[in-house]
Amino acid sequence: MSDLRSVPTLDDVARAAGVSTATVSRCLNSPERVVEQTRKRVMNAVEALGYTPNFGARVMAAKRTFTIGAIIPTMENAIFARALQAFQEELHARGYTLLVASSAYQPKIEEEQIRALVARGADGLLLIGHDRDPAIYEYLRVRSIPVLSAWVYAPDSEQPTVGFDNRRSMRVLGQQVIDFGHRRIAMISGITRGNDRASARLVGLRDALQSNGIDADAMPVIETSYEIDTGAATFQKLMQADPKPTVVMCGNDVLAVGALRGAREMGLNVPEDVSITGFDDIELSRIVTPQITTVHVPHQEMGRKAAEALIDIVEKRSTGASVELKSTVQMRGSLRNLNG
Amino acid sequence: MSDLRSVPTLDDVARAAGVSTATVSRCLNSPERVVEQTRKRVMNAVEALGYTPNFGARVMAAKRTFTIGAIIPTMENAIFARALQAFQEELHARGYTLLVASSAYQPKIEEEQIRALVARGADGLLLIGHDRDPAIYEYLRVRSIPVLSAWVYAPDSEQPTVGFDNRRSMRVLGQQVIDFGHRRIAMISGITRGNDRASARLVGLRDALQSNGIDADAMPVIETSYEIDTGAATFQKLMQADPKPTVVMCGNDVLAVGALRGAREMGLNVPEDVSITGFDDIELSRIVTPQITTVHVPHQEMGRKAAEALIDIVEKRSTGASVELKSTVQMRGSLRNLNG
DNA sequence: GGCGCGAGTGTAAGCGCTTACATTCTCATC
DNA sequence: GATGAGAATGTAAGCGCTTACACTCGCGCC
Repeated sequence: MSDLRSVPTLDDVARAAGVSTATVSRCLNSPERVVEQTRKRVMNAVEALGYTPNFGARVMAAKRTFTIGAIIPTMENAIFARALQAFQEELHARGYTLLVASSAYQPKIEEEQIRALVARGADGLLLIGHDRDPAIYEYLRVRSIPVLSAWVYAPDSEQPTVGFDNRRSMRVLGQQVIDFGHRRIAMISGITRGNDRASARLVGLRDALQSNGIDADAMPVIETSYEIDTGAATFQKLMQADPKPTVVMCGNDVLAVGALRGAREMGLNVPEDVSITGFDDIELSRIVTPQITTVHVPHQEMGRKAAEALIDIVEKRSTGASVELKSTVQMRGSLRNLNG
Repeated sequence: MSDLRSVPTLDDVARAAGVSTATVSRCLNSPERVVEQTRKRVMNAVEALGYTPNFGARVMAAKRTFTIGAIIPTMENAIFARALQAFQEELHARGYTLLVASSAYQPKIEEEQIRALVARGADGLLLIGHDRDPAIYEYLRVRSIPVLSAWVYAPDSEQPTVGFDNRRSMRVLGQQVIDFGHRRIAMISGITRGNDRASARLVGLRDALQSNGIDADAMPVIETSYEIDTGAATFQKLMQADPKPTVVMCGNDVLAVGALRGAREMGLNVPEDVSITGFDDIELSRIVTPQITTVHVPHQEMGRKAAEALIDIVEKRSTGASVELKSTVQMRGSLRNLNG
């Protein structure tokens, strides 16, 4: 078929079309500045040669990459998948490409990934959560790279955020649980160190207990990584207590699903013997039986809005205001009303 | 804190260290070629200035990006997550960065993404499945960009593959199902058009029927997209038949979980009233009740081996042989032994 | 007819890095 | 001490593109 002639460059196209490289470049980047006839000639040459611009060269000359980097804590489960998908679709619609990296919930790795994405010329960055070493924000500030934090709403922070109030969300769910007559409440929390969402959720639950006259410090809490297996194991540990908790509230749905499995393994029925709640409302929570009562988070909207907001900053249409999204309690079968 | 002085370049470092740019570059890329003392001086300057190499420039000069692109059909569910994670870890360990894009199972989008990744200078590409427009392979060949297909094993193809034999895997599972006494078998397949895995699995099942004297052409098959909801709906459609199938075999676990939900909605018990099988053995299949009988696929191993193989080609240590991985039938509760 | 003007196009200077090749230095050897 | 091999470092030529600036040309106007 075709020979091995090397990849065509702008020069080749210019020569083929009988114009200068500047004209070819203009055809590609701002076609309205080139007269119809010339443009056609150039486009034909582009087509004929199968020309694709060299990204590195373009970046170097233009100082823009039309690339947005996103670093999420994990790809292993679906927590961030929906939002990320929406994020990427919105980016795509606006002519940007998404680079994804994952940090495995480790600040060190996240930092490394940030540097990698910056080195690759990301025009902007999406991060999950907001608490991190100030040096990182400084690093980004010096390089004038906009950052946006999602999954949290922190209107007072220097950097814009697009998300919801984790603390309040958990307080609301906690209140609901208490209204249902639960008093012996235990929690399986994510690792709070270096994770502001996990911390906020824990604090939010304590808020709820406190404002209902329940001793929040006495609440059994175990922190563990966000995995189904650890959720199951931790649940069983919490159920050793005497008296047993009537409800185990989990830092997210993955843990809740794990807890559910843990309960089943112990021969406990949910919600008859014990209630379980989650957080995030990922698909998983509707797959299990009973379905999990959780906090619904507007994943897609968050992804979309984050993309909008970030690009607005990158393109200097805005300087970055935070956007608050609403979360809602999603009642399902895993939470029992003890008053019923 | 720090001022807004612009980002330092190689030149700045060279000047600060009192050496040439070449020496700085060598310090960074092949330190052993620079004498200890000089290296220290340079590294100090790098540190002091907070220098980070400019990726675009480096790419342009070196013609290498140390970037591998991967295009997976979907990020929405966890099918490819585990393998991808392993893939990226292995890449990371070898100094490469992963760029991920998703194609939503659409060849057009995949093609677009391939071009985007190539334009960004990917040194190699990981794709899922093997059947695609030859023009794409030609495009990559001209640009000397190695491709590797995962999730399939096709020793005869031009491009290397790392995966398993989808057809045989499904045949084996089908045989098992038949051995369990099932004769009225229906299938919920993924969309076979443009998806060689889906096609191979369907063919594999037909193989099994045929070699057991069951009319494969008479088997009810409905193709649908890989979503839980469509799995549920399709299941219910298949169960309209009279006589009903005794087993509904699904093209993957997502469909199987959907089918399970469909069954529950109809008031059918699995596996007492009807059996269900899946494919891929993602976490989901162990979360639902009953757990899904499925084909176990070595996700992590596939990811790791794919990374190894691809980098070996990129670095010209190999010209790319295919690697076959073994899949196994994973017996769980959703398949009933009618002989029992 | 000469002039100025703006639209369309060309010229060429970088962008920040790597690396082939040239130069200088170091030392063991005679 | 002169010599030469090799190690260490420097010089400078690009890599493929964008874009500021220069140039050309056709046109309407005085």
